[in-house]
Amino acid sequence: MSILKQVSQKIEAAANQNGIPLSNFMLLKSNRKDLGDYQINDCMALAKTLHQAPLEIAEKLKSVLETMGIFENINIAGPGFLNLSFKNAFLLEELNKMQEDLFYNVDCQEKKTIFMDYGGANIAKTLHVGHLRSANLGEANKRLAKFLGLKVISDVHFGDIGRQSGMVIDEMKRRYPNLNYFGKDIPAQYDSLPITAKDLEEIYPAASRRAKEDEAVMEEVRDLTKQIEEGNPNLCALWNAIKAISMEDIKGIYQRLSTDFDLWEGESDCYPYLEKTIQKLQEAHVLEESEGAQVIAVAREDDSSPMPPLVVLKSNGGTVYGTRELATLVSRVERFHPDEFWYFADNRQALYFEQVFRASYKAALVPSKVRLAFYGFGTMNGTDGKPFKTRDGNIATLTSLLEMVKEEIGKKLSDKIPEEQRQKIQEQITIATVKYADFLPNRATDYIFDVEKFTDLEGKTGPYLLYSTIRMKSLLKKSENAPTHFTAFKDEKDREVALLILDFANVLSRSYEAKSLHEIADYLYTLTSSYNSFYQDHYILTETNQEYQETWLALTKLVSQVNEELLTILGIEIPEMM
RNA sequence: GUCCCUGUAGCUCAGUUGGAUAGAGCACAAUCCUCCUAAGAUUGGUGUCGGUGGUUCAAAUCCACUCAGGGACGCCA
Repeated sequence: MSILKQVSQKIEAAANQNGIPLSNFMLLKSNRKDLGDYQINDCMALAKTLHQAPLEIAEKLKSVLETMGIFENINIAGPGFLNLSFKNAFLLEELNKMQEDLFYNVDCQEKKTIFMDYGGANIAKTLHVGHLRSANLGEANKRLAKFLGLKVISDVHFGDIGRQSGMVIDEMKRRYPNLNYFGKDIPAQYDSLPITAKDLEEIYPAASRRAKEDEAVMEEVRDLTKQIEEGNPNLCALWNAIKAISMEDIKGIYQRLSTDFDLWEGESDCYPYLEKTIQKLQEAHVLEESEGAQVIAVAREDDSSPMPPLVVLKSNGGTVYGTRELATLVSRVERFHPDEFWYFADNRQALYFEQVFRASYKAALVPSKVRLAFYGFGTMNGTDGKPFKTRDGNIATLTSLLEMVKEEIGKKLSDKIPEEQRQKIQEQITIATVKYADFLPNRATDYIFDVEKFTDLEGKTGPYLLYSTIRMKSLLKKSENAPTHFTAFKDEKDREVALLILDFANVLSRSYEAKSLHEIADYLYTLTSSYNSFYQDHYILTETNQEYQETWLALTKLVSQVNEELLTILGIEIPEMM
């Protein structure tokens, strides 16, 4: 448990014993640093229930705090604010414990198995900038969960079936009608495809445009989609060949982003479970006919908003996204028995997932004790506030964004970096820049995609964190054999860094609760910035006071370790030098 | 039409269970490398917290209404 929480609970217990009914109490960071490290606002709220003056309660609480022996400078201000600071002796002791074991007060989660679904890549479409959030958030939440002791299974859940397959194949047929996939017979050997991943970037949008403009084409697409779904061998072979090309491209990009999955499955992998799923639905008597389709009603009486039924079988008998989602759930439950499912996807899918979750419980596809959770994230918009598009109407690809940032970083790369390392370091800084910029805004709010935000390399950015951390590590290397121990603070600068370090465990728990990495991203900056300010004023290596020097080295070590751990959770690597 | 989200500095965003003087980064100006990496540090200032009303000792935060933008609402994924 974090120091802050431990101390808060002790305060609460002591207060309760003395007739002050604090509950759910948490020490707050002071926003009046001149008055103390922390503040307590609860006296004013208690005034009402206790029918006492807030100042009277504050006085009483103050005397309780005084007996605890770890605070100093306890003072009452204004209508009943209580301010206090930790005694240096207490701070130093805690920091020394942390130096011995960085995680000594980190809260571990109870042993559970989480099945995570994030990524959202679609076959035949390269990743675009909108895929950044799902990859980053999913990967980082996975790492955080593992870090806190949970077992996690992740699946990219490719969109490898459905209308896009019909679209792309229709377009292929128009462009390359002579490929032997389009013949009636099954050839002894299929032709190799004359296209690359690069071509796919353009083929899908072209197909989509054509189908939208021409209803006859759309009809053909529907037909092709159905044929693939029904297992037409030639078309399936073609689709598999296209999948292979696309997968290679997509895997490469995920690798660049340090995003990995335990399972690289697609929607189509649920097919062996489809029949069983439909059967379960029938046995549960949840299917009903509506306008020619088979649907599951999921509305409840207390719904304040419209809750349409989930379509399971189309009027033509075909499956839809939701059908496959249900079958996928059946498959995952059967194979992995997770305690919880976490889905990371765009907020616009919130209603859809609610339908799926309700349908799953209703038909008992998922045991009621298993938790199904949707963690939506904001849409990535352009500077006009609308979903991001490039000038030609297509969404910018993730690769093009990465290359753009990489080029900017190339311009700033130091001459000191040896030739053989430049490529790797440039890439590491690129990923750090893009990832960190993506983590800064809250998970759930929409955000404006602005290239400038990503190509900015100064201030609250990835490069700032990397640079500072590398500088700390370099300093530590130069003082390798010097003792590190928290012995004495010199002034407010080193003390402030120390206070921030104690937030580490707290930040991890809060971030875990919120499933937002913004907390971690923000904390990294606050801590690093506070350290840099201290660093500027204190020459550590030439300091003659032994006590200060060993404290400062210990401080440097701890900050660099905390940064390293947190950056790793965010999926950001620290280069050797920059 | 129904429901959901958003509105905070010129721009991009934070703002924890309501708390004291609403914060960062960018942009702009200035200062600091004979010592640990200047992708750094320091200093400068601007806010009808979309609006109105309400609850409260206390509201950016809670409630009601309202304006603006975005999104979701059965056979797409």
